Amino acid sequence: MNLFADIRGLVIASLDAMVADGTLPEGLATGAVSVEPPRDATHGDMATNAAMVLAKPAKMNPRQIADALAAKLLLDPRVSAAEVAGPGFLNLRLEASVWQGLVNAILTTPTYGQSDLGQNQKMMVEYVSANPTGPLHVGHTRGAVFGDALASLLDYAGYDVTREYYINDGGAQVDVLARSVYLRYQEAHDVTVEWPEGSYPGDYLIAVGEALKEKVGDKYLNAPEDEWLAEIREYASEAMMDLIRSDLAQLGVVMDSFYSEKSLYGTGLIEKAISELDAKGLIYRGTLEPPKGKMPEDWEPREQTLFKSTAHGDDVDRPVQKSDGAWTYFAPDIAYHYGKVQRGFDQLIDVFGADHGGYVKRMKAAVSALSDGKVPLDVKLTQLVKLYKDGEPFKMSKRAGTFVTLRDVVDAVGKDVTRFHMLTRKNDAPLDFDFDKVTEQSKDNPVFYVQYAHARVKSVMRKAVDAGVDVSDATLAGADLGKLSHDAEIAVAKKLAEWPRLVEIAAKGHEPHRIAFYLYDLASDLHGLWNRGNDDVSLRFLQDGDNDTTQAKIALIRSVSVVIAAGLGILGVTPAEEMR
RNA sequence: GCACCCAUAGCUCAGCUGGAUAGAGCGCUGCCCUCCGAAGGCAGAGGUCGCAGGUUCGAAUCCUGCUGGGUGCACCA
Repeated sequence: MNLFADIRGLVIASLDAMVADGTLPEGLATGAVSVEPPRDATHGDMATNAAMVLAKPAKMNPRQIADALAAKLLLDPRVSAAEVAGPGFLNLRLEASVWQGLVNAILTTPTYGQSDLGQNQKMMVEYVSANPTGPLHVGHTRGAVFGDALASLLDYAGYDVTREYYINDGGAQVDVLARSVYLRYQEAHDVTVEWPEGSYPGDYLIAVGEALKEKVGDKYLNAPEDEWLAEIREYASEAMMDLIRSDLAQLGVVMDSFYSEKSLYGTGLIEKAISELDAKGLIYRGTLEPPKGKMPEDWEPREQTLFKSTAHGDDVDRPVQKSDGAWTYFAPDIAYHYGKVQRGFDQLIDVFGADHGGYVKRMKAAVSALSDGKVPLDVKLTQLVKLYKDGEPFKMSKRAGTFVTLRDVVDAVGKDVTRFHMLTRKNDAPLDFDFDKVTEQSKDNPVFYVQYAHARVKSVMRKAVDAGVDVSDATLAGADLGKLSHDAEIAVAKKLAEWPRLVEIAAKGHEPHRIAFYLYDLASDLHGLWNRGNDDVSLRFLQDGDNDTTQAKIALIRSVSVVIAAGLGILGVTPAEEMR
């Protein structure tokens, strides 16, 4: 159920009727006709721009169209008023029974807010995809939270979503990891070692080195690198992925699949993807110009195999093979995304850190080329997280020595606070994360404020049960909602009516932060209604000795809690039953 | 030098993809608990939406050019 979609349907049907009776000419496109909440609630419940959109193509005065449309709409029993305003807006007011019916619908439809917008299209959301060389840090945390919430949102909006982690286990950084683990392995045998520049000296590898000792004893202790590198690579990256998986579990993130870069090698998929591009005339041998204004010191012209990404919107062509013939990192990335297209995904989303902004165009170019423009790729960049403690910039880590880990953050403030707070900002805006503020219990803190609203409803319901009132959903659904007649109550129902519409807007824009802001607004409405009870006893939720009215009022706030719980569910946050 | 992102109240940020008088929190001023949780609520003050043009019935939103900030710029991943 989506009231805005319902009323838009009514507007479209009325326009059709106006065409049929000759008020409007035939063949008008109604795609741009919208029905939305007016900016100012005093204008009405819903506003449509139909008259303004159609005025030009119909060669008519917008007010003339609006007047005729208003007359048609008023024939519908749901519409109580229709006024033309401003340049041609048509403001509609709906009968109270419509809003009362909405509350009933929420209580009887567990899926209220879910949408078929996605039409079950196959959607791949790739996120985190951190190199398997250590624990996840704060930056990864934001990407993980964002990607996970986006995936849940799309799922909620009717897409068939796959969450995937791409493991960059094919490159030289895994060799570095293996050598670092080897050093820890030597240390486990009481060998004193030196840590070369660029190795990974983090404490988290100590246990890996010791575990390796348990497994292989002293077999590799004095062996040359070529005897142990391959095995330790394997062993170490497995260990790191175990670590990463458990980090993600701390955040409540569960991937549908992990896709290994290494698994691409030797399968011919890279070669196949490149030859696919070659067949489209997009692969050639050539030499790139040095970047202007920033000449690398060791620049020398090299002939390489290049992908003509400029044919698909990139600024320069990109190398897929090094001058020695080995694949660049870009080649397996192309193959991986080629694989996504081959696996039948209708749409792709990649979530990258902002430092990967330079790869967006080339990845889009590759996907565009490989799918003949049929599979859209949206790349969402998550901006930096700035950490604060007591208002001061905060860095350092207990474990890793150089960076703050995901685990540090979750240990300090918890999964729910971490997730919600990281979603109260657009992904492309930098985020301040203050360890003190995010756990503060005040309305300055959206996490708390929304949780408080949910807990408040639960609290009232517990009180009601104590007073002997049946507040089961089945009973509430049968309550006499005609008793919800006060403007303040209807206003809350109106906010609830926006939920399905908001889900669609957020899903279309790939913007989960909209959910968080909506929940804050909804919580605010609930707190407001609560306090109205201070001045006006008739607005208190519990009405002594009047079960029918109490149940109607609780039906309303129970609906609020249902929507808050649904929204928090999308964000991956557990609704609070009570505040402590 | 080029590309991408950002610029909205004193501060931190929303703004429903082009709609009406641009919103919220913090801070500031003044109110509201014999009452289901005041961990809240109500009201007030506070704006040239970075600047200058353009597109049209209509622009914070789209286009162009500036200014200021962030990020990234062959054979690393």
